[in-house]
Formats: sequence, C-alpha cells, structure tokens
Amino acid sequence: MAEGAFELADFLPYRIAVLSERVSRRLSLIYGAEAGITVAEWRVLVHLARCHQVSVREIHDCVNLDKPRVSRAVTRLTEAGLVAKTGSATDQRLLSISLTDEGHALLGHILPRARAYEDRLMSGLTPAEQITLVQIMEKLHKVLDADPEARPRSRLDLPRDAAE
Amino acid sequence: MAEGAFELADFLPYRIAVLSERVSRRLSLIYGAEAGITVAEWRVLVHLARCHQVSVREIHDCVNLDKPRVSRAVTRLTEAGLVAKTGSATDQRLLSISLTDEGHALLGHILPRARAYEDRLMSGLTPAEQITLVQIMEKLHKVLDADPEARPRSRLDLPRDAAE
DNA sequence: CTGGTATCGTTGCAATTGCAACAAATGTCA
DNA sequence: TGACATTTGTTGCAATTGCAACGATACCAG
Repeated sequence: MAEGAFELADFLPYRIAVLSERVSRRLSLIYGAEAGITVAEWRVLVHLARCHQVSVREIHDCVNLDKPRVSRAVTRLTEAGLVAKTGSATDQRLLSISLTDEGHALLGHILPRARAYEDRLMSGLTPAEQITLVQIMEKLHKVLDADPEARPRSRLDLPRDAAE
Repeated sequence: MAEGAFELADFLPYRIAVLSERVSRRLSLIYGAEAGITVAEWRVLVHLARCHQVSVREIHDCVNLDKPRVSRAVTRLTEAGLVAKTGSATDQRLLSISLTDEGHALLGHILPRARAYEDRLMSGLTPAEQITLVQIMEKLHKVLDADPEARPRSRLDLPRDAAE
C-alpha cells in the first residue's frame, strides 16, 4: 500500500497550481486585451497605484517578481508612456518610478474589471468560505515560512491587519 | 471610493498565484534535486504511474500541459531512459508511452518525498480545513466552468468521486 | 581620502514557454 | 476509389523566464 495509486489530480500542490493557472489566465484576458499588458506589468502598475514613488527593488520586494522582471516591465511601461522613471535626487542609484496620467487612466479602466472578476469568483463562495479560504492559505504559507528550504515570502504578502 | 486603495496583496487571484508558486517551487526542489526533472516531466511521470500505456494527447488532456510541452517532456524522459515510447500497432499516429523499470525506480524514490511534502503542508490544517479547502477550490473552478472566456478544465481535474 | 564592501538597476544568456504551422496517418463521404 | 477534413505528434519561432554577472553608485573603516 506504500505505493497506492498516486492521484496527481488529488495532489494538493498540483490542485493549487491548476487552479492558479486557470484563474490567472482568465484574469490576464482582462488586462491583456484592454492593453497589451503582461502579468509583470500588471503587478507593477497596481503596486504603483498604491505606493506612488518607489524604486525597482521596492517593487521587487512587494509583488513577487524578481529584479530583472521588474526592470524590464518598468522599461516597457515607460516606453508605453504609462510610467515615468526619474533618478532619485538623493541617491543616484535609485530610480523613482511613478504612474503617469495615462497610467492612471488605464488603471481606471482595468481595475474595475479586475474587481468585478474577483467578485465573480467570490460569488461562488459564501462569505464564511471567503474568509476561510484566506485563513487556510495563510496557514499553508505558515508551513512554508517554517521550512528553510522554501523561498521566503514577500514582506507585503505577510498578514497585515492582525491586531498588534 | 470607487478607487479605494486596490490592495494587490488582498486580491484573490494574486494570493492564489503567490501561494501556488511558492508551493510549486518548494516541491520542485524535491524532484529537481533528486533527478533533473522539470515540472512537466514530473507530471508526465506521475501520470504514467497510473495510466500505463498512454498517448501524448491523453497525457496532454490529463495533466494540464499543452501538447508541445508533453511531447518535449516525453522526448527528454526517453533520452533519460525513464520512459519508453513505442508506436501503436493499430494506429500509426499514436504513441504508446510507458515507464521503464528505471522510471518506476525513480518514482519509487520521489513519490514518498512528494507525499511527505504534501503531508507537511496538510499538517498545518485541521482535517476539516483540508476538506474545506478542496471544496472551496472546487467552487472556484465551478465559477470558471460557467465562464465561456475561461479555459476549460482537464477532464481528470473534474471531481470524480461524487456519488453518481 | 582610500580601499573594500554592499546595494541598485541593467544586461547576457541559456533554457523554457506558448502558439501556430506542419507532415504523417486516419477517417469520411461521395 | 479519391478528394477532403480530422487527428496525432513534432517542430519553428518569437517572446518570456530565471539566474548570474556586471557597471555604477553609495557606504564604511582605517
């Protein structure tokens, strides 16, 4: 029985990967069709909407993209006029990246649709289930946090709202 | 308030993607270090352990990999001696792909570790939560099943054990 | 200052990916 | 039978990816 049938379809990492890819691909239709935006560019834009003046490294730390990916995404977004990058005055190494008006406008278009998509997903769950899902995902993260072999989490992905 | 801060870290598709990538990367250390196996090759091997004589298309249908990916994975696995591909007698187009003894041996090594990893993940959840997680993921899939824009699910990923 | 070290953003490069085109084999229908 | 569509597995190719190395700037100890 040690090698009882191994059901890939029941294997939790596989299940999560399949769901994740399906959810992501559907989402990418929204920002991909609306503007030729990739997932990296999407994450950068969204992050900039919140943190208005940030460096490449800060983005890298916050949205689960490696530095080269952020760098190239920012380059493309700059060429597309959605983002402006200016050198920091105090530290010549740093870039100060921010949304342009055009970038804000684009997000104004896309964010509502992204929210609507999330709402549609959520609508399949009861409010209790919505909370439970987040809690369970957090517990899985906790297991990985305790695993020295696992890649650490981005700072911003840690639970934030817990009572201090 | 229509543009109340959009928290990427609270956005469900992002959350799922981050967790999925973290879980997958940790898993890939197991089959990647054990043998230079990629995720595509891993899925093909596992599928072959269950379905002993299958074609490329069948694998493609079952493990959420596109045909070229399966084809190349099978090629590499064949070169590595883990898999044998023979032409079908009845239909010259079809390949009949199966594990070699060496492939079985490798899986004998890796599967217990994969199971142990899954168990470790699961150990962070109560038994009730384990069931709930699967149910919730299934509900999210259901939402996507109803969405004509979403990519359809693989046959094998549909819930199977439901009472007929 | 000055040499060594760390940080920042970029670039190179090999490998992977996704998608479409493709040849070969089979099926279909007159 | 013979033209046409379908299916199967592979290949081409452009684009993306992950990782390491790099130049440039800033920090720091003596």
